Formats: sequence, C-alpha cells, structure tokens
Amino acid sequence: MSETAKRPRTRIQARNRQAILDAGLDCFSEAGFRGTTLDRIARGAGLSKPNVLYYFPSKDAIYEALLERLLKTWLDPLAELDPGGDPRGELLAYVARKLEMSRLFPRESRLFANEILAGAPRIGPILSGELRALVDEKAAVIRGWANAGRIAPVDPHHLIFSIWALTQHYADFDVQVRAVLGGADPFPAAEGFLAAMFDRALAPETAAGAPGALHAAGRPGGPPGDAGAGRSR
Amino acid sequence: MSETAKRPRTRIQARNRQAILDAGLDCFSEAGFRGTTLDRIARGAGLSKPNVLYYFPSKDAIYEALLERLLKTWLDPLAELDPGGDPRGELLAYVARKLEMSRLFPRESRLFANEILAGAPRIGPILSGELRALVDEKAAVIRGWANAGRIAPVDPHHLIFSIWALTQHYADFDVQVRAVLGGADPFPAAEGFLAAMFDRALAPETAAGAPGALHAAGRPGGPPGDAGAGRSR
DNA sequence: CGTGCCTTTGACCGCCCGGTCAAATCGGAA
DNA sequence: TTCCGATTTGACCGGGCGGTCAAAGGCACG
Repeated sequence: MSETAKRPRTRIQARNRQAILDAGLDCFSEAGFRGTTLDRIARGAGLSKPNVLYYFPSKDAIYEALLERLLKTWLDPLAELDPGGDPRGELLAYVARKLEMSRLFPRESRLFANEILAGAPRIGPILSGELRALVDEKAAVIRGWANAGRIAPVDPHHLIFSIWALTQHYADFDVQVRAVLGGADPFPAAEGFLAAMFDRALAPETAAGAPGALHAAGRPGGPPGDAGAGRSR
Repeated sequence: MSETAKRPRTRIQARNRQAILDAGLDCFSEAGFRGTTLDRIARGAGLSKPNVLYYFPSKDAIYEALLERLLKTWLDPLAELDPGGDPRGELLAYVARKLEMSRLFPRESRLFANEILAGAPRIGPILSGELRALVDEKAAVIRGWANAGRIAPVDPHHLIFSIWALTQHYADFDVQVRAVLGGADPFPAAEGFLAAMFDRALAPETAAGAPGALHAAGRPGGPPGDAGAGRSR
C-alpha cells in the first residue's frame, strides 16, 4: 500500500483538506450534522461548493473524518491513567488533562457533544465497544484503589462521568459560563476549583488512628495548579 | 387582559398545540434548531405541515415557545436555594432537585444544551441578564456560608457550574452514559454518588488544631448535612 | 336545516439543499 | 513552449425546505 488515495499528495491538497476540516469543525460543532450545510463549510474554507466535493466525496465524509480524528485524541487522556501511579495524583492529572483539552479544543468537545445529543447515530457502537472497554478497565483500577483505602470509596464509573462532565462543561457551555461570569476567562479559576474539588472528594476515609495527613497537605508531583482551592475570579 | 389571543380557547387547540410542542421538543432537543424541519415536527405531532403552521406562525415561534416555557422552570431550582437554611443541606437539596430534573425532563435539558452549543443565539441576553443576576445573588449567599466557615471555601460560581455540569450530564449525555454502563439506569447510583461527592467537597475545613477530625469523621453514623438530602427516589 | 366559525388540507411558491458534470484554468516537469 | 494531470468553477438536477393560500371539511349552535 504505497501511499494510497487517502493522504495528501500535494501541498495544495494538504492545505485545502485542512481548511475544509477546520471549517467543518466550526460548523458541525455549532449546529450539528443536520444543521450544517455544505455551502457554509465551503464559505468558511474559502472554497466553492463543488471544490469542497472535490476533496471529500460527501458531507458525511467530512463529518466522519472529523469524528475519526477526534476519537483518537479523545480517549488518550483516560488511557494514560497509570495503575501503578499515585492514585490521587493520577486522577487529578487526568482531570487536568481533560480540562486542558476543553481549553485548547473546545470545538472538538462541542462536536462530540452534538453527536451524543443527536443520539450518537455514528459513534454509538464505539461508545458501547471501545469506550466501554476502556472505561471498565480503568474503573477496575480505580475500584482497586478504593478497596485498598488509597482513595475514598466512590463509584468508579460515576467518578469518570463526573470528570467528563465537569471538564467538558467549560468547553460545551462556554457561552453560558462566560455570560454568567461577565465575560471573564473561566479556565484559570476552573483549574484550581476542580483540583480542590476532586482532591477533597477522593481523600481516603481516615479510619481511626490514620495520620492527619489530610488532602491539602503537600502532594507528590501533582498536576499544575493544584491546591488552588477557593479561587475567585 | 381577558384571555387574549394566546391561550387555548378550545379543547382541540390545547391538544394540538401541546402535541406540536411535544414533537418539537423531541426534534429540537435531538437535532437543534437548524437541524429540525417542520415536516418532522408535523409528522411527530400527527398533523399536516400547514396544520402545524395554523397553530404556530413559524418554526421559530415553536422553538421560542419551548425556550420560554423551559426557562421558567429552569431557574426555579436555584431560586429556591434558601439563604436561611442549612448550607450543606440547601446545596445538596439543590443538587438533588437538578438531578431530578435531568431524570424527568431530559429533553428539556438537551434542548437547552443545543441552544448553548449553537452559541445561545436566542437566550444569550437572558444568560447575561436574569441568569447572571440570579447566580450572582446566590453566589453571594454561598460565599457568605464559606466565609463563615459553614462550608468549605469554594469558588461559589464554579460550585454552581459544577452542579449544573454534573446533573445535566446525566440528561445530555444519557446515550453515552448508558452505553458505557451497558444500558443500566444510571440515576439511582448517580443520586448517591453526587450526594457523597458534594458532601465531601463542601465539608468545612476543620480548624487548625484538629488534623485527625477531618470532614469525613462522623460519616457512618450520618453527618449533620445528611446525604439523602431532598429525595429518596 | 342552515349558518358561521374552527379546523384541515392539497397544491403551490421561491429558495436552498447535497451532489454531479463538463468545461475551463492552473502549474510544474520535460 | 508544450503538455498533462491537478484543480477550480458555473450550470444544473431532483428533492426538501419554510411558508402561503384558497378551498374544503367538520361541528356546535340557532
């Protein structure tokens, strides 16, 4: 298979394909698949509609190319959760990674949200396949940590859901968050808030006699911006 | 103002207007405004397209009727937060109310999510007006609780965001949640998880000299801010 | 048995949708 | 300069879009 049809052969192909995907991401993430038109994508990419169809065979193809590219990077942060690491440090680092993704790739997050809201017509099988397997695997790790008393005894699946919900909220509901905050950038404060929130939620039950080494004490090489509890904007 | 043009004069009007709003909620919450067609709403309501336009002047009118009706009930749970009540009890009850809304009105939640994802073209002013005012008011209450040491010193705005994010997630991402859980109903477990999560996150800092007596101290016997706040199911 | 109003609908309008196609244009290697 | 493939586009297609309209049905009153 020597560089078959797919990958860009020329500079101009690379540039235009990228422009189309970029404009498509803008549109799909805002209006969903059905609410997006080829004309809008074409205008956003600075191309004519037939020219867009020259690079992608259909609107579906653009959408699926975006989804495929998205899924690869979307599962990575969870996959990086290290069963051998420090439990709270690993989980807080995962929170930090996910929040960073919301900050850097809000359109991707909204694209994903739109797909789910629409009933996941295209990625449904992946959710109950790859994603479920990955989550179950990591949930087992977390349950092990909880059973060993290294973190609080929380439901691992719902803990993961809570991390997704809290971090993606800052991307998906960005407009609302900024409206309520009066336009301020929510991310700096969010980082501290989430670190403090999960740090408290995960602090292990200190059974009788356990040391007073409570959550706020110096943690190992934790994620950036830890212990920034209670920050206000 | 004696029953002017708006409200249903006849039984048949009440029934059909309701059927249209119901079908519209189905469509808009799934595909957003742009992705929804009048034909689909009409089919869902069991009416012909012109008949739908007999009850509502336009597609916009249906959408805005739904948004208006939604906003009334959407802000209520937060407005009910009682500054005079027990801090943790009040906040946990708010969490429970919001989760209950996700369980009972998932379509409304998804409609709202779609509107925000699209950039809040219609409710933007309300977000930075009424909603912001309400949130600021309640944030001040929460800040007062924190300053008085009655709850942990958390950023009040982000605390409210976290409640929205965590509760609405179970409605907006229902498909994903159920796919990962293998189809099980997530709400029973979510209720307990969120109660525990916020109970821990809000537990006040124990004063300096009591390292061992941290937040989770009296848990087994039932803490003052009881976990089952609000609803049993 | 009208009669008048509420309700319903088939036909239609102009426009935009996703997509096709043949022809025109471009641009680099020989 | 010539040439050939890569690129671009105007014109077009069938169908679906939001919305209109006149006319037809239904239905509770006198």
